[in-house]
Amino acid sequence: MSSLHDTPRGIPEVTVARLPGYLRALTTLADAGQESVSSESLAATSGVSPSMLRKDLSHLGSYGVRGVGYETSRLIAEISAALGLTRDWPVAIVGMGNLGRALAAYQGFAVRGFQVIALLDGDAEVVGTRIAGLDVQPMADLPALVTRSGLAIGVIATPPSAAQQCCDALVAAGVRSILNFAPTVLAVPPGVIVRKVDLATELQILAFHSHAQAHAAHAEVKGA
Amino acid sequence: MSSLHDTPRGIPEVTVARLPGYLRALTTLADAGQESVSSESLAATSGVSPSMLRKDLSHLGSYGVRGVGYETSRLIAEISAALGLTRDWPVAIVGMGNLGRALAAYQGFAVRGFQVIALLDGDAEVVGTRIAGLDVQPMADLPALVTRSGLAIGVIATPPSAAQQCCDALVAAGVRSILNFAPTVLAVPPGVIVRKVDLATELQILAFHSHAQAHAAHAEVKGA
DNA sequence: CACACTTTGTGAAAGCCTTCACAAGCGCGT
DNA sequence: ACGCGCTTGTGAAGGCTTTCACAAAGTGTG
Ligand SMILES: NC(=O)c1ccc[n+]([C@@H]2O[C@H](COP(=O)([O-])OP(=O)(O)OC[C@H]3O[C@@H](n4cnc5c(N)ncnc54)[C@H](O)[C@@H]3O)[C@@H](O)[C@H]2O)c1
Ligand SMILES: NC(=O)c1ccc[n+]([C@@H]2O[C@H](COP(=O)([O-])OP(=O)(O)OC[C@H]3O[C@@H](n4cnc5c(N)ncnc54)[C@H](O)[C@@H]3O)[C@@H](O)[C@H]2O)c1
Repeated sequence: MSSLHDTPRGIPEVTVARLPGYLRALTTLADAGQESVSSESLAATSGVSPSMLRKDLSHLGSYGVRGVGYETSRLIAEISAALGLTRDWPVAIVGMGNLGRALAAYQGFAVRGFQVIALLDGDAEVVGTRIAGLDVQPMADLPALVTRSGLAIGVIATPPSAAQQCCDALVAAGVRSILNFAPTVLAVPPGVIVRKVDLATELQILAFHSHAQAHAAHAEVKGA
Repeated sequence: MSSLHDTPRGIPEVTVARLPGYLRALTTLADAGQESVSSESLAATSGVSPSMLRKDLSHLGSYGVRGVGYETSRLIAEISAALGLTRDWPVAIVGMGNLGRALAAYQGFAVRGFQVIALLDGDAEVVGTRIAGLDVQPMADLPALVTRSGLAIGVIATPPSAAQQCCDALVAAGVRSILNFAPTVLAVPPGVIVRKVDLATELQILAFHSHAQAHAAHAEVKGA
């Protein structure tokens, strides 16, 4: 039943990656007062196919009613529970440059239970400055943040050259989940999860498609 | 030979998504003076398996030498060509808030041939201000940017409520590639490519793993 | 030149993920 | 109470992606 690509509770990784999207769509619907939703309309709102949505939800359990659909609030609760969003997650941001400051100022974190509890930087000039209501702390404070505040998630927004070092510090302190904005492949011990957000990669993928399209258009003109 | 998941030139989508990673690893190696690299070491640097790397590269052609490896500079050239990075790509950023400004100030764009040629905003207060050496323009300037500057890629950094509207404006102006930072599913006509960067989704995926790990640890303690 | 050694390129196999198709289940109207 | 229409949940099928395993093709050495 469970395989290499399955997570501890038997939910496939790809499904986990789509659950946040369903959650967002459901929240929008619930806010609009909609109490029930069919797989067809929720799928359309989430940008996936109805069968994929149903298969994904079937991994969580049977929370729909045949002939009717899903109760919005119930599904929100179930997905939140599956993702572990019934508690708050303390987050620390490492690297208070352009990006780190924008992330620290961003209000969208809090809504889903992610609390930025600390901002860290390696530059003595930056440490001690106040950003978005928090004092920037030195890297040496990391272990205390984990033990005292239950810090669980670290966001790396340093230059690529410092990313591995910061990652090592996070891991040594006990952080097991890392979101990496630096364009580097991070080496971590088993049990630590790293997710990467890479702007340059995204742009290069878009470039490929623009490039391919330009070619296709050109070929068509020539061919016609 | 080519299938639904294949791109116009027969390169699978998943391969395209990994090519930028190989390119970055190769550039690092080339800068360090390494003239040749084996699939094993390039794979390790890129964080993939050697067989996956070789299969990916085989879609571009046979540029390796058996018994030796790949010539670094040659492979950089071939991947760049495949991705369409042999020319410059004009980029416009829409929405000059916290995130938009961080993106505009970011120097990492230029290195791979992405040129931020325009910053746009819908707020009359913001239009005309100077950010990162560019004057913020009104949305109405979009069509001219496409026809006069060849604008090909649009980055959306507006609040989610404005994202679809900005997307429509980009598409109407002729932009075919969009990078969306707003947490919204964008509806676009066929032929337009949208890629999404969603911080909240990434954090929720990390939360799932932290959550699962906490559970597993707890169960282990109880079981022992 | 032959041989040993290395590493690529690639069919074939295995494993995942998505889509299909439909039985099962529920509500509602009569 | 019963049948009709609708939508879920899910085996089975199909398609992609990854991994395996090895022949092919270089290099270098004696
Ligand atoms: N700014 C953007 O829009 C953007 C976009 C995409 C990706 N990125 C990536 O995000 C990262 C940060 O970008 P940025 O523009 O904010 O860079 P930045 O140079 O403005 O800021 C980097 C910060 O990291 C700190 N730092 C450096 N070494 C450190 C260490 N060893 N330990 C702790 N802190 C350290 C520096 O003091 C500085 O405050 C980079 O890797 C960049 O490639 C940035
Ligand atoms: N700031 C972050 O670190 C961060 C992180 C992740 C995601 N995001 C997402 O990125 C987006 C932008 O975030 P932000 O913090 O920069 O928001 P912001 O409110 O600071 O800025 C939004 C900007 O968009 C402009 N705008 C609004 N409506 C517009 C319209 N119709 N046309 C053109 N411009 C318009 C506004 O004038 C403003 O300048 C949001 O969707 C947010 O969810 C931001």
